[in-house]
Amino acid sequence: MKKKVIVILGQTATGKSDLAVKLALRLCSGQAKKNGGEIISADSRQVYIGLDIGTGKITKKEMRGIPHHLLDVVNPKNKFTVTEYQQKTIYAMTEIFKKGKTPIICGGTGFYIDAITKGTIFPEVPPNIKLRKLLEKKSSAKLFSMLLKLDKKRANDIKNKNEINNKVRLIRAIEIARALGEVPNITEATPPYEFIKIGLFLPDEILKKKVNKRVTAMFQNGLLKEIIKLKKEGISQKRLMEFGFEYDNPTKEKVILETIKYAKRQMTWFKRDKEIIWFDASKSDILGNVVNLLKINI
RNA sequence: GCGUCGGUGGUAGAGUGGUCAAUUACAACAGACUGUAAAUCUGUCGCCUUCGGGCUACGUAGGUUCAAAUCCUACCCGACGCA
Repeated sequence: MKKKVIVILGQTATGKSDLAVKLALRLCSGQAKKNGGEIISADSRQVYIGLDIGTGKITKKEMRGIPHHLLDVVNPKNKFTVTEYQQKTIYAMTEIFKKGKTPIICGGTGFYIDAITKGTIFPEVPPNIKLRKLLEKKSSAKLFSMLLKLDKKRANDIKNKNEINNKVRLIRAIEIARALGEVPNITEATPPYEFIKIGLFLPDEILKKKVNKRVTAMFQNGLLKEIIKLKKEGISQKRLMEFGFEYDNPTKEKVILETIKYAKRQMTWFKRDKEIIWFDASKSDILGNVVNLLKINI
């Protein structure tokens, strides 16, 4: 029997973090016969130290004593990658199980979640900053023909997915092909755990209201100050842009709009995963329903 | 009141007699996703369609023309200037 890991995922502003904490606390209570839970964040930006308000990072107080992993693990000057996320998360899960606790993965970055739950094996080619800089200057057509020479299969694969203009992908493919001779086929290694995926979503209108509220609070809590602070610490404008729209000369209107768009993109990703059990976060007693579900499964 | 400029699709904004259902951008909708993923990229985007085409559209109403978003007239609305 595989050990179980709870995954809480879904759209932004649906209350994932809150649910995760409550679940972790519930797992502490005797009836569950567990020693409690610990939370592993699955958010590509909350890993950075100092990106707090803009990323909607949970506060110490909100954690209510539940240990959180994969938050604040890297300096924002350095780039973090899925592979690092994978390694650190696998390690965290093992450690949590050693304590006899249940890991709760919680976040909205689908790519990161899949890397864990599907056991995606990425090619062992670290980012080559120099090469990337060089390639970024080239046109996508040029990059495509370069890749075509290096790895025809991958080049056409990218083309067939209508991504001829996707420089990011072309560059990464060239990077891998140059290091390994070709881009290996994607493979997955069945993880040693069983993942119970709980998805939270909100009906459009309610989502809009929540996002509005959340963004308003963000600005009140000092988003702009946070950006100034990051700049003082030596984060460039270019780097800030990479952290997303909240950090790129944000205005309230812009952030609200972009957040809603982002939430939709998140759903596009998650929709494909048929293992997710969905809950409407606007309904009452989500926790109760989730606990009931887990009673059967855990 | 007179004069000038302007009124274009959900929005901004091109077009200024035929190749215009109308460049483009944004929004909207759908999708992709091999170490940046809140990133990056793709498709659709007036209505109907048996996918050949058909219909209705560029402030309103007329007119000129084989043909008008584009020219003319009147009217309505807006901005600015002069009174």
